[in-house]
Amino acid sequence: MENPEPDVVPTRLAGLPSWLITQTAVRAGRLVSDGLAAVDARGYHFRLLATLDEFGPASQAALGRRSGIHVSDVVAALNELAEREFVVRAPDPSDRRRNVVTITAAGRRQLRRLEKRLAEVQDDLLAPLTPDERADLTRLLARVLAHHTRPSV
Amino acid sequence: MENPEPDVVPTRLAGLPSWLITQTAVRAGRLVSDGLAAVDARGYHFRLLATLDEFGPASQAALGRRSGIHVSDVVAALNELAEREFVVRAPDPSDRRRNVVTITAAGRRQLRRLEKRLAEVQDDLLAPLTPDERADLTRLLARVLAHHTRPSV
DNA sequence: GCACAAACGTTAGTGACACCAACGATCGGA
DNA sequence: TCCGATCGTTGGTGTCACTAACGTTTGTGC
Repeated sequence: MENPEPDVVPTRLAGLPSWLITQTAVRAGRLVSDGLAAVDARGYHFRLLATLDEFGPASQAALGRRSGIHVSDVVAALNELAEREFVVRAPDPSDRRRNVVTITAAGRRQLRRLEKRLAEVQDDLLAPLTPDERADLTRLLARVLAHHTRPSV
Repeated sequence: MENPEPDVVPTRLAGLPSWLITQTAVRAGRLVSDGLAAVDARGYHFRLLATLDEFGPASQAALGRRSGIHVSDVVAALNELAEREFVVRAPDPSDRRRNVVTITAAGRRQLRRLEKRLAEVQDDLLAPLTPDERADLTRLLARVLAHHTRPSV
């Protein structure tokens, strides 16, 4: 029941940068999802584990800000990670509103597994590009993204 | 309650092409959604109308293949478009399994409105890039997308 | 001619991601 | 001490993509 390959692509779509970006993102998302699903994980898990590993223990709110995940979604994702003991949630003694979330040793092992998968995915995704082109693409996307990350400020 | 601007971005994420693409797509998607919502439309509507305008009347299945929209989602989107009389659904006399979907004059007017909105969105989205850089980005994305569009075939 | 596989439209449901609204609890500054 | 802000949590929404199952119709092989 999967969506079949297109007969043809309307030029009205094929020329639109927004369409190219979102469609490429769909493909990238599929590769990432499949890669992570093999280890029973999803994007939010990697983003949270990587953020924890890089910045150390943090409150859920800080975690959300850093990983770009909405606070209410952080709750659900942390529940899933905590259940498998990849993170530990403990009340912050110095501020009883907060939970301090810490990555565990098992969490670090899982993170390494996820990173490995994702490295393969990058290679798959950018397969048709030369190293130089990959760098170009990365640079251009980073510029666009940066511009829309703090446009108002 | 919107997701606040990030404090910092984990380098583990910022360096991943798949992350750059999907995050940029999120921004692009927001711009597109907002632009189309102003005319009470969404992405699927534009894709269907553009496909109809470019290739002429077609069955729903063909429409789905060309626009890259899953057949079951075509049904719902066409319901919405038909309700506002942007398209007409008529049984195909030569094959009673099929519906022949045709864009109406009102549908073409709506399509022009959507195209106008989307043109503005492209400019917003790529604001930080020079015309040459925009072309580079478009070209690179098209290459990546093409590679993942028919990998099996 | 007839069985059977394939295509078509439709309904109903899933999953990932991003987002909103409201709540009780807690904190901190005026 | 009051009041606004922050924190975690719950329960919803929207978009896009996809799956499963169904009854109908078509065309092909036999």
